[in-house]
Amino acid sequence: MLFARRGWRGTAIADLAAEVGMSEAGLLHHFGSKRALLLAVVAERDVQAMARGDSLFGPEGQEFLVRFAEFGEGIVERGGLARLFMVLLAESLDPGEPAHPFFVQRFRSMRSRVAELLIAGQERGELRKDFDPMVKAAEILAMSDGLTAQWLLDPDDVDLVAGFRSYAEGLRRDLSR
Amino acid sequence: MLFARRGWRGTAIADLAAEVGMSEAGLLHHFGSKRALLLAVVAERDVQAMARGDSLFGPEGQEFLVRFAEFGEGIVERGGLARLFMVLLAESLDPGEPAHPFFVQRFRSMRSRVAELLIAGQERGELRKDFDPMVKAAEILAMSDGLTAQWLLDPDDVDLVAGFRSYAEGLRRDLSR
DNA sequence: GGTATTACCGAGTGCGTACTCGGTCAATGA
DNA sequence: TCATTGACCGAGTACGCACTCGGTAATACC
Repeated sequence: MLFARRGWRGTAIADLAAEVGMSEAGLLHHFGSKRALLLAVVAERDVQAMARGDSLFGPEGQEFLVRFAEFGEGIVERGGLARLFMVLLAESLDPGEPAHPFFVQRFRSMRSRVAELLIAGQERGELRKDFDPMVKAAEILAMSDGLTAQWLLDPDDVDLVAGFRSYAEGLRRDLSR
Repeated sequence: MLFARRGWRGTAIADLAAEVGMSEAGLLHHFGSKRALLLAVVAERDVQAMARGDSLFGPEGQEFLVRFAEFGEGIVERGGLARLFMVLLAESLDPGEPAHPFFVQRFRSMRSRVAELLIAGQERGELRKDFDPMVKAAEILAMSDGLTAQWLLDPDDVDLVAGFRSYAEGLRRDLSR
């Protein structure tokens, strides 16, 4: 997908049309505008990403952190998806950008989901109780996205898999009991 | 700076010219091309950012982690700079983009600098020795950038300062001794 | 004081791009 | 079998954009 490489602004409808073997007018017939096309793409890819994420969001507490250590491998396998979201996120930081509300919503819901898993771990007594789950959830997602960004930029010099493992181990040591 | 809001691709030379009170042709007279203008801006802002970073990169080992806990406040104060780098980084992920080499270099050097501080801490016996300083350095920068991204997107729902503090404390607990 | 250099501008120029419009052709349904 | 609908296209159109060109006025240099 060209959006992942050139971003939304950097990609012409004609290029996308060529990629899917259709005319420019044909694409616009279906989506109405370039803006609507962006939102459709983002929504559809989000479904895919969520489906992948569900395997991670199943287990709670300690078990979640164990699974999380292996999450880097999934990103390496499907780097294109991570890149798409990263590029589009940066283009959407400004309120008023078409996809801004989508990304705000997406991060809020992901923070909540991760926080719930941590809370469950706290209630089961697997995790310490003297940390704020929402703050920790933001931290976990931040580390995940930030490391992915470094890896996308410079895959030869960044070991994404090792980074995830190392961070997850540190978290487990720090949050246990 | 408009680059921080609209990105490089999204900003017309005419807009920049208006912002600094000059004509379009006048700007091009000085920089030659839009591409060169981008690189000049990035290089100049990098100097500012490095100057700020030096206060952080002074102390080593444990002391570094203490200072790092307060780094979030600096980002909040100068959010525009963080945003500029984030937007331009995402536009530069692709090799072949004008600023790609700059960002590759920048991250490599920052990882090295942070890693050195950790190594110094290890040698002084303040920090554990059974972790890879480069991997940990990447993690620290990742968390910093990732959390900044979440905060830029949704400042009302993300507490950047608390996030930095919480993460730095966790690191200190985990890496000590 | 004359000449060269420099900072800057107004007015192009040509290209890329989002979107429109009028149309063809095939499938669908009565 | 005929009307309708919808997928799709070719050819525009209007505009935004990076960059050029020829010029002016101030400054620097000798």
